[in-house]
Amino acid sequence: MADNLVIVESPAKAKTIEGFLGKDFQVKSSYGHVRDLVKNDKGIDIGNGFSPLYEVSPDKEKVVNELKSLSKKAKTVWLATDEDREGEAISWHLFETLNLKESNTKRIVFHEITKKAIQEAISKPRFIDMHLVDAQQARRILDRLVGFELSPILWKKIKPSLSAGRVQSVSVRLIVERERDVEGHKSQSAYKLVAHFIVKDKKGNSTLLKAELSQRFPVKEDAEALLNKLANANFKISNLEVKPGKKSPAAPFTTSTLQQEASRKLGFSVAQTMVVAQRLYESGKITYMRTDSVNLSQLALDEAKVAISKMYGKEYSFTRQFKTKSANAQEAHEAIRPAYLDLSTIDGENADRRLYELIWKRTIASQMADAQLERTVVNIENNKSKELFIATGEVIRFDGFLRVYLESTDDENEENDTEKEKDGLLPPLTIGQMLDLDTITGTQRFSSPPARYTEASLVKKLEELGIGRPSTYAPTISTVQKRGYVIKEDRPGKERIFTVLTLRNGKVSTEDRTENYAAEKSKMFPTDIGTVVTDFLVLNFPEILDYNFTANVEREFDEIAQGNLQWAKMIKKFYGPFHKLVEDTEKNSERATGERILGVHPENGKKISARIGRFGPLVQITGETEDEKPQFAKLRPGQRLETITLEEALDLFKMPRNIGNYEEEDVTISIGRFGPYARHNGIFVSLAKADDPYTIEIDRAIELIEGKRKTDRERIIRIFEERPDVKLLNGRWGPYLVANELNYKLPKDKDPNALTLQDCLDIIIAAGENGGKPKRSFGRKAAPFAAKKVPAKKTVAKKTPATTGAKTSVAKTISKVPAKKKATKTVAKAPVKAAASKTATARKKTK
DNA sequence: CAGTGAGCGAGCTTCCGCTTGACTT
Repeated sequence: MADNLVIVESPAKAKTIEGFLGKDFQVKSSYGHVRDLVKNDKGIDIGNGFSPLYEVSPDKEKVVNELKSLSKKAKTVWLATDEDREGEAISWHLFETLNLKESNTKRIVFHEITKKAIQEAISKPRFIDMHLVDAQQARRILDRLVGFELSPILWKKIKPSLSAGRVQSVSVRLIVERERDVEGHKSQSAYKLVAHFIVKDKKGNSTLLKAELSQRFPVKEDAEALLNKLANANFKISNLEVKPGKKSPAAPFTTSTLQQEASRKLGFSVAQTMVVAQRLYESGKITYMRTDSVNLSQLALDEAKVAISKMYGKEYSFTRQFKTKSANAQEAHEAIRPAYLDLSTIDGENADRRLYELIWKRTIASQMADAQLERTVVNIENNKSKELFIATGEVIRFDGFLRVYLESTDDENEENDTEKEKDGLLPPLTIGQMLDLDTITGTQRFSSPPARYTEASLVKKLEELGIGRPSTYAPTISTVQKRGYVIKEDRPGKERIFTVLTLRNGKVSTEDRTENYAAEKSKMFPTDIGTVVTDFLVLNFPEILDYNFTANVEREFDEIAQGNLQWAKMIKKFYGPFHKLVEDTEKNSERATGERILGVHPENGKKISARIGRFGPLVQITGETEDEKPQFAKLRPGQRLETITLEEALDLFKMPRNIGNYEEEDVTISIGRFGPYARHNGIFVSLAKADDPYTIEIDRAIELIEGKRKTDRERIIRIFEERPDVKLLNGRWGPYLVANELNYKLPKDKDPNALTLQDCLDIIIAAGENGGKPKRSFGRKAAPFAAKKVPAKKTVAKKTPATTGAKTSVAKTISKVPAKKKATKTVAKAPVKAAASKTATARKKTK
């Protein structure tokens, strides 16, 4: 039994550290926090100095019990949780929960996992810093008070089960306000002039030189006038400057920058990045992935130097230490870096390899020399106007870190970015040189609205505002989506026409072109409920929704940590006015439905409005008398309460349209989840893309109904009398086989009309474990779940005679069992296959 | 898949930050 028990937060860390310390040390993990405020209640005795009521989290009881018994036996207990506010609190909660004694408990800290750092920490123990713990308690209590007092107000005033909190509510606000900025943006256009010159060298080879006018022309005629003026102009290089420049590498990864780069370069979601990083961490390939520090250990710096010198040469190595930019960084860990810097790639899954390589490149690049550049600026004057065309070029003299890695940027201005071409090499030029003009183009360019947030750019913004922590960025993003406040999606672009003026051979021509713009991919959009909740909170609780609220309370937490402020005092000062506001709002504020009066019905003058209903956003026609029932219609996808117009609302009421009679039954047109459809006698027929649901007439609808009848008739190739559950059908992709609600492919070389029942059964058996595809993807749990529920014995008992009759009876008793299961068991070869499939599923689970 | 929709109302929902699991016969 070891004399010393060391407790850290993460099991992977425990394993590493145990290797550094001798046999006298046993290292265990607390798996994060072990206690929290009680659930289902505020867990705070507000009348009694806000005294918190803690309980061991249910999933931590096992850990706590183990640590309790180990700590009793140990001579010394070393609390080695992270060196930040939360870490200090974890140590204190451990001290309390495990009933530790001051006499043999020591608190140690280190922020890099190296042998030296840990031995140093052991030699300099201290005790728990209660001021820091109090700062954490204040943080925890404040968050609980805010969350558990605001949320119930939303249940009463908007909708049950909603939530609000210091972090999530501000995150949603950012997205709501950005959306309004985008919608309020008035796009303006201006003409951008670019001249193309032909430069010939001594050998007669010609190159194209592109030069741009810095001035833009909002008015087309002005641009045209200038082009006409320049039609017969001479062009001369009036000035040429060459300036050295340099680029420096970005700092090593923190959680937030890793999430951003993985999103931009690899297309990972924030959550996906963290899952992969966790795997890399647990397998010892990278350092800890939840960090706000850009710091690298001395060991890492040394290793980087060696690795870079070896791979690229000494001149590429340049050791540097970065400083954090975020104000409230706690820097309990190192930056995210490879565990071994000489390892540029790893084995493993694709995602793991790509993320690892990204981390490796970023870390290595951060320790490499600046890139040395040469920038050239060429001024080109003409004899017809004062306007200067400017050409720029950039040459890399020494690539330095660029050899490995270049940080990418968010597309803040997509329109402009597509225009921006990389400055490259310029042909040899001299001052005074005359240039031959090829063309000048004047292209109409539009200003773009601010960019909508991606998951990653939202994380970046939150970090800038000091809101949230590395461990919460990913969960926050998933929370706001889970609550239905925000939706991540793609939006198709729109087309617009732009004009290009071209001056060529002394003549100006005009041409209209079309371009796609405003297409969005994986962007964060606010939902109607998110918008209504945000407006409600901003109106009633402006302080909490203020972007500086967290920064303000953080300052006070710092004061508490310094010992200059008592935590209960701080909480009391906050809670008094806050709670009063909560009570006032509960009493006085109206239900928030986001209602907008859109206008009156043009025919009957009834009020038309849009609001949030029990099942989401709707438009409503309110009757003039109390008795008259209002009419409702759901908003269609893409429509928003905030932007829907009276015309659009009226259109929604046009559905369902009764367009006439066919075979003595009504034909109605409506729009469902999968688009417009016609309904006749209980049968649904989708409209074709070209059909407009608002204008389609009865003749066309009958055509569609008859068309569907025909394909339905032709759908059935054959049903076997002895096995009505086995059918040959015609589908969208040709003939296929259905058995027991599962679909099977048919062999291409056979005529489906000639297949016998036995042929079909053989196909099912041959398809084996992965052959049958369920008819509908949303019936997902039916097949595998039911299969497991079936007692194996039952199937075995019934299988004996391999006759079709027996099979049918089995099918009846356990109708949901995939046919393949039965099949594999009835055939002689079955056991092999069944065994193989079992191990396959087993393997999946251990993963 | 293809509608519903305030009204009387039980009992439920909810926060942020620290860390990984995962028991089917």
